[in-house]
Amino acid sequence: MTSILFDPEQIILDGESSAYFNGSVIEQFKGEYIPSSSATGQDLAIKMGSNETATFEYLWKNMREIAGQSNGGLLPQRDNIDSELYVNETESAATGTNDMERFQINSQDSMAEFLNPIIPATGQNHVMSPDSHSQTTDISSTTPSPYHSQTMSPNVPISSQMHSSPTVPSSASYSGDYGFEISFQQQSKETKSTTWTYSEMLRKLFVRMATTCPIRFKTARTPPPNTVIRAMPIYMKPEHVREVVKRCPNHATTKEYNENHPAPEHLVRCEHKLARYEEHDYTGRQSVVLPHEQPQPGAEWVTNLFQFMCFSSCVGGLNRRPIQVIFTLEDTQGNVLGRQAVEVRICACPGRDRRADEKATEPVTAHKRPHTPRMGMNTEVSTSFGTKRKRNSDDEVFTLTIKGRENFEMLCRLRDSLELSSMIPQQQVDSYKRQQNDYNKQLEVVAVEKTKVRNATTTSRGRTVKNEYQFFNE
Amino acid sequence: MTSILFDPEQIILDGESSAYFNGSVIEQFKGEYIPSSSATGQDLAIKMGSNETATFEYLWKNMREIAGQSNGGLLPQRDNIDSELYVNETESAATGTNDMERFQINSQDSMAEFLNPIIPATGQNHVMSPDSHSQTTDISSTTPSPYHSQTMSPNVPISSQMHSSPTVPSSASYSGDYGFEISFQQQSKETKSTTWTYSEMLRKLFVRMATTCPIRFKTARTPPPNTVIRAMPIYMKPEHVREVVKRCPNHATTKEYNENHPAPEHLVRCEHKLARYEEHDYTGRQSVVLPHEQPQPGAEWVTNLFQFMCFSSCVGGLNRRPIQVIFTLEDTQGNVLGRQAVEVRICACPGRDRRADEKATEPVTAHKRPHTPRMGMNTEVSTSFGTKRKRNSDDEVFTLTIKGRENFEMLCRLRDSLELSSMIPQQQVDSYKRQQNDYNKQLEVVAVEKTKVRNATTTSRGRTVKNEYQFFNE
DNA sequence: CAGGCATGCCTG
DNA sequence: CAGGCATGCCTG
Ligand SMILES: [Zn+2]
Ligand SMILES: [Zn+2]
Repeated sequence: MTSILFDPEQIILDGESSAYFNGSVIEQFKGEYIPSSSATGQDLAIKMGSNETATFEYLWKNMREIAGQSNGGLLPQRDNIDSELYVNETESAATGTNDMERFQINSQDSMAEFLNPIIPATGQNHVMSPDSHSQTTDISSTTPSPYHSQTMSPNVPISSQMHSSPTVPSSASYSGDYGFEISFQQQSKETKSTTWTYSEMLRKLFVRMATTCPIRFKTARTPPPNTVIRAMPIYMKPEHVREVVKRCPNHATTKEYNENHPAPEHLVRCEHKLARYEEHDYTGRQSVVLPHEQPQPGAEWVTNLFQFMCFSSCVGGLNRRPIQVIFTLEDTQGNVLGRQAVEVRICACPGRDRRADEKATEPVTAHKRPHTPRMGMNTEVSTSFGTKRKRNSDDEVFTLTIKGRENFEMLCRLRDSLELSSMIPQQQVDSYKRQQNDYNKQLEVVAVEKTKVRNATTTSRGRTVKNEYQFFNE
Repeated sequence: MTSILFDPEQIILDGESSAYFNGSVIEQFKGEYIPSSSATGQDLAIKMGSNETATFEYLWKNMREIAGQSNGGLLPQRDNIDSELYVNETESAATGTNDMERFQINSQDSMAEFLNPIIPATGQNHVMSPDSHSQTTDISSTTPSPYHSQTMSPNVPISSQMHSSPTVPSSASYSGDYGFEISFQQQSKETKSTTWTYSEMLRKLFVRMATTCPIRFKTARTPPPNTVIRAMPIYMKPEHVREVVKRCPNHATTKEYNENHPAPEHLVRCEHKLARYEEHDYTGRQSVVLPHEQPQPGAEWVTNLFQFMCFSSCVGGLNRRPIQVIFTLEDTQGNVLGRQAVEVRICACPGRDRRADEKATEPVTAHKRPHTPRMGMNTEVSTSFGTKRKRNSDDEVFTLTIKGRENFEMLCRLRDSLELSSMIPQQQVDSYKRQQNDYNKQLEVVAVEKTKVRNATTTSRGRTVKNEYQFFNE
């Protein structure tokens, strides 16, 4: 067993990372520093079994998560910065599926801790995985809870109230031992106001409020009996992610749709007859739990029907803040066996908004790109840019023209991870490289499953995009 | 005493009134007939003293009110019709000042009944003037009330529950014996988002939510001591007018503005220190009551400061339904001494919306006439789009913006190899894969690092990065 | 169902 | 503070 220790505050505040925030970029930041009471000075222990392997990118990715989500972090506030951060996260989460298969993760608990550094492993409630949920089933649905309410749940014991400000569940894609995956069926036709549509390109579900949206689940291997699937919404952006996602008072209070529903405050509903609505004792996070079932004979996927009960734009609720829904495969103890997440936008016109969103993503197209720089207005423009050009070369912005959407999407992801990786302090990088070395040494001796290693190698070099899309495309 | 008996259902369905709905207007009607349980078969008894006079128009107007508002009525659904109805009402209300003075109204009670025929004068609670308010001061502000809720107030006795669906207060302008008037001071300047602006033309106040709006009051003659002014909002349109105007659950529930306000559910607030918030026992109507005061020496008007606590557009609240605020001058018994009403639109940009509203009121001008659609460039554009659309998606061109030269160069290489690889015949790909396999086997024994280097080198063959440099300046 | 408006809110 | 976008919803 190897053990990695690191302090989450370090990640953000020391050396390289602060350097990253310096220079011309820093002004955009206006970062708010939230002193983390719970995380301060507490090291997080990540234990990795000998057969728990991790490539550099993987660790990397999770360090990013820590850096972005920890209470002790400098949370960026400006949108442009944010989106860099969170868009990235989604994408890596989504593409992680195949990557994940390279890893043998045995210890659920330590993994969970790793992915959720906000809850420190104190003596008392040390293994407080955000994924292990209380048995709560009774939701006090009638009590209206003001949004932005920071009040603690009254029945939470003092000791745990220290951590009762909502924690941040991991959204990392993790197929796990049972190969847990989700997907969306091919769309028949997509109109402006289709009830739902999934964008591969954005890895984002656009869905109309309070309509039924089918989501498909599968496991490569059959998990233990009574395994469940949990669906939990969280905010995408670091500034919001700690806030529990709930319906707005309006929708939670109306009769409409709530007539005799057990959980009017829950954003995510599942139409499964056995769906159970839970609210976590400590975090207050709301989720719906449904049984994991085996597909019909001959079928690959099991489809479950979900409903999203507020608009992403709902005032006093999501309030235009993007969310994702995290699906976790859990055993009877609430241990996480697998995890997949999707960004979800709940809106009135999924078709329209998807198109707009996709268009906005492929930024300036060939039209905009001036071959011969035209004079007149453009000259002025470039002059004014000239000032900005003084930035050091790392802040220069370039444009790359790419033919074909597949390549474009792949390069988007690569671009994102490259840019993001520059945020990690050198220290950490070094320490992980060391880890990586150790790991490689093990590999040489143990010679673990050759196929996988080979696969990993190939992958890290630039695998065909097809592979990545595989599970989404059937 | 004369006594007029009539059945509210009759009013709609028989003789003259149905004639009113006939002719070319009728087709637009698509009226929905709501069978009225409470009103059916119950005759309304209006007793008029010998000195209580009424002209035909006056009765007519009130019959229309009954027709439009009673449960037993044909409720018009189309907007144009609606507006005919209610605009009309407003106008008569506004111009009514003089008309009203033609009547000698002695008995407040019977008058009130007349104006509010929805509450029949049963034995039990016969004198239920909508204007005479209960002494209620304690507002159960914490209980959220779902909008469209039809549930009865639990403490209302059964007998009166029959009529507990909110009644319709009169909004007729009535200066009364004391010459009660309201006005708005001249606007200094009017910007798009000025806090408030009053349109004489529309007789409509445009005001920003939760800001202070000064409204001026006067009486021509001094009313008795302890006379008060009541401000009560009601919906303008007949379809909504019976519903009590309240804040939306969102705003009523948030901490914002409600911190220690006695009546978070009330839409209309008054900044007067002695302002009292009331909720009528039977109707559930909410209002704020303030002392009527004499103007400062030499001044004509007394200014009181009001706030409107929801947007007219608030979902789950006003929900884009126009309202008006009725100001009544009342004696200590709650008898109405005078009445004035204003339409109020609570919005984010009073200036903009006023302008738009006034413009919309003007008849259609020549602007609308359609020019011949221009040809030329426009045509070409659409043509050229047509062409591009035919491309298969792999030929689409995208642009990627990248920060930092290193990343840019790296991605250039990746882009190139991706594009290149798609040009290589399958044969060759296969043969290459075979080589790659062999190579990987070797690697398993050696260090992993080397692969990366090698591979990178291979991939980046033959490329001109220079070409690709697009200096894209943010 | 698409076009387009209404309207809060964000941005410069 | 004005211009203009985002986004629910209305209308044909
Ligand atoms: Zn909502
Ligand atoms: Zn409101």
